[in-house]
Amino acid sequence: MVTRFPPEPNGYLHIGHAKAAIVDYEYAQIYDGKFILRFDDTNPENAKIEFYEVQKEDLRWLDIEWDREYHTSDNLKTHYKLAEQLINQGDAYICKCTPEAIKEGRFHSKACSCRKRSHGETLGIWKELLSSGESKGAILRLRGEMKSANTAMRDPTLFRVIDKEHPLQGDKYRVWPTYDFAGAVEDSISGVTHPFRTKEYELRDPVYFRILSLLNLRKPHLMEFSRLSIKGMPVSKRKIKPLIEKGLVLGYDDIRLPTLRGLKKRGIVPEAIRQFVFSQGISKAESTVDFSIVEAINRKILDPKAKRYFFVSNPVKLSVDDAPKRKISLKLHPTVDMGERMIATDSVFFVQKEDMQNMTTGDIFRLKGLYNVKIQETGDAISGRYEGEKLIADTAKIQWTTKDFIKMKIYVPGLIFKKDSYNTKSLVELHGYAEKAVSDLKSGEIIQFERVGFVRIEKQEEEIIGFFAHK
RNA sequence: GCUCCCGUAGUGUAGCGGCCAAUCAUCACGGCCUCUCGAGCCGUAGACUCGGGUUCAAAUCCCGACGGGAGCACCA
Repeated sequence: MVTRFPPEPNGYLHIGHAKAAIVDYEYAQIYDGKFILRFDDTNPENAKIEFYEVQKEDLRWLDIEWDREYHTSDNLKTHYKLAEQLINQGDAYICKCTPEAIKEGRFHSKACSCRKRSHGETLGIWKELLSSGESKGAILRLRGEMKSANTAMRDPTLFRVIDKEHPLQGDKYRVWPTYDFAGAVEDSISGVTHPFRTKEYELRDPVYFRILSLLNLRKPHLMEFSRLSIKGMPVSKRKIKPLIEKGLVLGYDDIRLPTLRGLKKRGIVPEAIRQFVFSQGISKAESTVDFSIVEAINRKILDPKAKRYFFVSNPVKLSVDDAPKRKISLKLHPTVDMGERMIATDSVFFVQKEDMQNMTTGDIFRLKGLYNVKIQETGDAISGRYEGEKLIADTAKIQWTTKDFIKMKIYVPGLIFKKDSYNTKSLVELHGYAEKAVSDLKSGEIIQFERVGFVRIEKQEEEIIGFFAHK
């Protein structure tokens, strides 16, 4: 078994690409086959040099390895040869009609006069095209079936002229194969046995096989699956690009976006994406998944690995009378041995405003891991009294910091789209104090702030910021 | 408009003629456990779009309706 992942190097990879890549890769693994990474860079207007590397980085992040890597644009000579074969067989012809006329003809199943062009004449124009002569607007069309009920079969375009410098090939070529031609040919000659593609290509299957038949090339076993869509998370560049241009999102790695970079930044681990893709399977039923499924998977992976720390949002000052000075060590994980951190306490603490709101004088709560405190005074500055060490059942255990805190903010992502329009409240900033030990973390580490959630820590210059993954 | 694909709990998903009074996950709710509102454990609730047909037997096969999606580019 040989599979392949054929991205166009025109942008960052997103969860939809991940589904395809993971399915392709895993199938090859399961059947002990080969997996090919092929850049379908047959349109110099789209392909950008930086994305070849970017996409490979994204794949590596997903722990995907490939046995072979190549660019379709490296094989143009072969494509030309095969095109010539089609021309000589009378299976392709040069069409010089306008795009509008072609569209019109397709719609009404009417062939244009170009279809009558002889092989000889077509071959002549074809050569002229290749050698950068005139013949602008000419395309090479498959002699398909203009009467076919399937519009994709009504003489689809095989090659067209694009006079633009290619990021890899420079100005070496100006005649480029379309997806229909390049995809079929490459799958076949590269030895791919099981190419997967998304459902929207289904109507092009007959084109795919027709091309290979005429060329007498081996036919792979095409398979289709539905596109992956996540509620409130658009995948299309059409929708994301305007947001970036308007400055509504920071970039393609915005934590609200389902790009691999966005997911990574927010603390979704590759293994979670892999498991998520598996849980979806490769059926053709279209569905819109809720992101909570990804979160649940990610949480299960992270829970035994993430260190625990305290973070206090909306901090209010708490002074404790008779507070014993302590040097305590708190475990970094409740059940897994990950070491501990030391905290020195005196009589001043910061606690979460929300935790204090429902407290009244006389209530007892526990500074988690430390001791109990009885409220004496509520308000803007809260005071309490030391109330012993002993755990009291059913008292609230709240997280806290000393005055030796780190000020930080956490970005909390929400659904970027609500009912198809930009959700202005999709990114919330949580300001607060984290305990000192957080400064020892490596940038990129994913931790759990107790009672807050899993957060990926990033160090930017002097600042420490957090990106909220999920509860 | 034409063509194709799809249709199982709120959301996904397994099942693809009998073992299905339908799997698993997620979500919601309840309980247990826990010095986190996390994790874990236990439980509750919740689905085969509809109508015909084939068959001893249909979620599974066939037909039709309805609903959803996709394609009808010199983009992939």
